[in-house]
Amino acid sequence: MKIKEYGKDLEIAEVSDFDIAQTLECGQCFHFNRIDDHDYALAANGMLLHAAQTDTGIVLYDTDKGQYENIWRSYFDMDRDYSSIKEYLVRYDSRLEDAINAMGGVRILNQEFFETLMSFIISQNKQIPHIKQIVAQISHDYGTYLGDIAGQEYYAFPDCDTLYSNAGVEAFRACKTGFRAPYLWDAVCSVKEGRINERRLRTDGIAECLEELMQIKGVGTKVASCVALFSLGQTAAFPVDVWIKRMMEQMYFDGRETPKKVIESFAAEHFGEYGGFAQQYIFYYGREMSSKS
DNA sequence: GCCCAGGAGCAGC
DNA sequence: GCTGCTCATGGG
Repeated sequence: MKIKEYGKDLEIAEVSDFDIAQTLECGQCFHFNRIDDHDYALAANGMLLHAAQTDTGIVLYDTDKGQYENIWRSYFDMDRDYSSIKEYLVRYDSRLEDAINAMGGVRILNQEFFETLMSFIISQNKQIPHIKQIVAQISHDYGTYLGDIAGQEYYAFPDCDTLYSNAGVEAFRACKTGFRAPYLWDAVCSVKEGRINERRLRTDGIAECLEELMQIKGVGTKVASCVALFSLGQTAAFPVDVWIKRMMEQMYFDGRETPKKVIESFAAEHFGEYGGFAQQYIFYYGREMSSKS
């Protein structure tokens, strides 16, 4: 991997195991838009990024080396060796081979904790396009303007203090969050009042981390696991949703209907610290297979 | 109209 | 501890 600067743009060249489309479209992130094939705009860390995949690597437009080092290097998880993770997983369990071959360009993003928490509370019982719409709405109403790309305006997701001061249950309802509105407000208050502490969640073991997150109303095992995996560096987290449940039943339970709890404990035992990576390959593979059939 | 969506809380066993 | 119903909203 090499970092090259071209005028105002920057390229991550000779990069492996990184597909920008797969990484953004795999359901871990809801604050981006596809502009064209392999061409995306995303809002994260209070910044707007226009990124595209080329023949030689990933181009980050209007970005300098300092911004890359401070923000995007960590955001895109560039310091992790995905080749060795994939090799390990395939060697450990050959049933993962198809999923990893098809979805090998997925990286687990290191997203901001608060936005990720709110986004996955919104996600319950909703489809991805609508989750994105609500995240954009809350950002538009309460976040700061970041700029526009391809005629689309972008706003940063508001921080916890801003929402604590300016929003409330009715405000969240106005953003079409429905029965999740009181859950979102409880999350805001829990973070603001210090009952939920990001630093502690990061150093916790996975079990304690999930347990603490589930103190928030509207946060169950699935949402807590997503927050842990996508924003707290907890790579053992293995979120089990309807898709993963179906895939796991096919791959490991002879196609039989199996309770979520059984799948969760099987995954913890079987994949251990690599659970999160295995989960993402399986999840996205399952969804893509289904959408093409 | 019907069903389902990257679920979770709650009541009733 | 498990099962079933309900929650608000949008899309197929």
